[in-house]
Amino acid sequence: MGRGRIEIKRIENSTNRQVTFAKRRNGIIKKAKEISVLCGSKIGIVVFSSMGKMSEYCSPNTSFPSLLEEYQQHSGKKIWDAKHEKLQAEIDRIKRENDNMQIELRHLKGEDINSLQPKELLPIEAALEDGVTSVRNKQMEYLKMLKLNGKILEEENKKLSYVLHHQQLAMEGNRSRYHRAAEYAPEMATASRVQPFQPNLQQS
Amino acid sequence: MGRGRIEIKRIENSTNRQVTFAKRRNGIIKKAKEISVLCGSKIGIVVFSSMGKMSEYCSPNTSFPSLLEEYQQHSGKKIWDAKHEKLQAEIDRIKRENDNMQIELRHLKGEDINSLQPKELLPIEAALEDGVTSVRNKQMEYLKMLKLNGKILEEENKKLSYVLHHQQLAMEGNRSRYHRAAEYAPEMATASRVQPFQPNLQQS
DNA sequence: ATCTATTGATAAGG
DNA sequence: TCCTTATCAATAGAT
Repeated sequence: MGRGRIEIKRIENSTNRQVTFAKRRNGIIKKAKEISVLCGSKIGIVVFSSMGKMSEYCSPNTSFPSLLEEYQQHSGKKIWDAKHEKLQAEIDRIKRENDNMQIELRHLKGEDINSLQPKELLPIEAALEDGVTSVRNKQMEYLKMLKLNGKILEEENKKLSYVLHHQQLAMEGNRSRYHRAAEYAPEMATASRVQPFQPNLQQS
Repeated sequence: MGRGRIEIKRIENSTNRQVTFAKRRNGIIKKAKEISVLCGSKIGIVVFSSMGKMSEYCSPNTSFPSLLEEYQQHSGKKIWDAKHEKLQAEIDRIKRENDNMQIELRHLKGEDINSLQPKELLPIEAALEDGVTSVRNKQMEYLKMLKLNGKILEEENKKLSYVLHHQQLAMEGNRSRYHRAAEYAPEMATASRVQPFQPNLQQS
């Protein structure tokens, strides 16, 4: 159909090929529309030109996903199973990992240890002892920090009391000898700058 | 094209519809073959007749799955999302669970506890202590069993030695008084039936 | 893109 | 379901 018949073989002229592709692609999609209307059939088409341009058609009253769902059911072929199985495999792998951790956790918590051999109890005991040691060390660290902090605060307190005391003495004598009070002021400012040690409980 | 033009609307006569479907489906697939050869294009078609019969075509040098893979890449639409997202969601859920367990495990092993508040250390310490207690209890159980087993074996030993001794005495006297030996045999058989206690290390 | 001569597809009938 | 064939539709090549 055209000004002459053509052989059905690859069109080597690139321009011709692209033109023919566009014409025939339109033709096919028109036919697809017609068959879906005339015969009430569902049809889906995907085409890629040799240049990589994609065209698609899907009859109304359906969608590509549902069409492919039906395709799988009818053909028994698996379209997306490659990905599907990959994901399933990952799920299985992670689940196994999960189970192992769960068992380890339970053992560390002293659960389900009846099924263990005496030899298997040893590493668990060791791990627990390590854990207890670490946790207690950490707690001791905090304790030390708190004590240190307390000491610093105590000393700070003493200094403040001392300054306060002198200031009070100064204030009392102030009514007659006004100038002496000012000499104590810088001293107190210095004392105020002494910050109590604050352990960084978030980080260290 | 035909003995008369037809309107593009649903063919109500069922027989006619089926015939037309078959003809046009063949036509479309023929066109698909032609375009794939002429233009080196990849094309995939799925059709369902109104009766539910499926037909498909996929150009050579490709396959439905890879075609759909390309389709997804080009269209950005995701065909397999229903199933895929479900699986992905499960993976995410399990991974999260996994991470939490991993953290818990590491904490119990005394790792990464620097990031914890003193208050958070307490339950960990308690869990560890419980674990140590359980494991030690279990070990004590085994120890008791082993001791008990040792005692039973010891007593068994004594009995056997006793029997053996008497038997030897009997054997020695046997050369002259042959019948006496048989009288000791049942006694030994009884002793052999005493089984040493075997703790079931697998279960209890 | 548009045109049109020509081939191809197919509706109706057997 | 398959063949036939008159008729219309698709399209190759030119513009």
